[in-house]
Amino acid sequence: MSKYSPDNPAASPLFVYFNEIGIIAQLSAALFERTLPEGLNNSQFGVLNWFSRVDSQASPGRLATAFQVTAGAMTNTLKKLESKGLIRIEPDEFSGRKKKVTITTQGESVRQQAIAAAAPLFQEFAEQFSQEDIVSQIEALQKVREYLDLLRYR
Amino acid sequence: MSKYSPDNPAASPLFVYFNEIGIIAQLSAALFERTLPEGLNNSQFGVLNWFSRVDSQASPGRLATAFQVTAGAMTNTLKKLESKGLIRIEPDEFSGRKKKVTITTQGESVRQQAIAAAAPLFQEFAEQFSQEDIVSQIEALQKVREYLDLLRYR
DNA sequence: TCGAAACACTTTAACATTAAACTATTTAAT
DNA sequence: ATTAAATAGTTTAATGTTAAAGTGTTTCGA
Repeated sequence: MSKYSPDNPAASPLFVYFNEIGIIAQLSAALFERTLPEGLNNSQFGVLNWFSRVDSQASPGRLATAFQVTAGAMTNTLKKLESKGLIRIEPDEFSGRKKKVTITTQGESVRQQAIAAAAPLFQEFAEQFSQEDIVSQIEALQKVREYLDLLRYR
Repeated sequence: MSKYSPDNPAASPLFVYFNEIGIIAQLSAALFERTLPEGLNNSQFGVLNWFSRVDSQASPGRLATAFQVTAGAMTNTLKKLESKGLIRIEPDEFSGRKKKVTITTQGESVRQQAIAAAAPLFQEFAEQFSQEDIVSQIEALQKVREYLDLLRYR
């Protein structure tokens, strides 16, 4: 028995669309996290990787904004990384309210290990889906993401 | 300064792809949840809506499988819904281990309220993105989701 | 038919996250 | 120069999730 009915927007293509996206987000995050070394979770890896993608130093607030989490969540993530010796947290030399976060040599090496460990997963995936396909999906997704990003401040 | 380098797979299109998906999942879930009435969260709404999309009754285990959460998580979600009077939980008449979950009249009415409350959001979104566009994205996403679904059991 | 294994569900402890309260510092208006 | 407001970060309490242990029920092989 199909229970679909046109007067149920919560079974419409849009609902299906966001549902698919939610499932993929959950599955891919879980798969990736499973490969991470040193008891690293996705948030912690994200911060380590940020230093190689974006800048060699940051304040906790800048990182919180970049990852769209609360300052409290970032405090927690940074504490974990620091206790593992993967980042350094120092007072900012220009402002007493800020702190300066940098990645340690050990942190950079763990980041590389993490990437190496995940490589087979990426490799396999890349064999199933063409680069062009992925790139064109990215373009579509970016438009949606930008739109949602605007919505949240309204 | 661009820090992109080809020897960093964690800045590759695939990484960007899953990152976009993760952000959209987070933003869309937050936007939707914000509109929900009665202190309902997404998981709770999901269960209520399931009854109109799939079947009029279910066991907790069936729901846990459907939503890909642990049995413990579903126990918790169902308790919340029951305490709000939106579902009924009875012993299963055929097996002493199972339970039978059904939606109440009140639950169905809250489900409809929820849909009505979210409608403007869907409406606005539908004005920005064509149905064909969304449908073709869904097709691409489904292939990816099916692939990841296989991966997780390997 | 007895006992072990499988199954359905619940409980518990641990964890990541949020919102809100809090501390300390800096900025800016008067 | 003082003081109020804004800013940066931390702490706390609450929530939703997982994995693992626990309870009770059913299935099935010997």
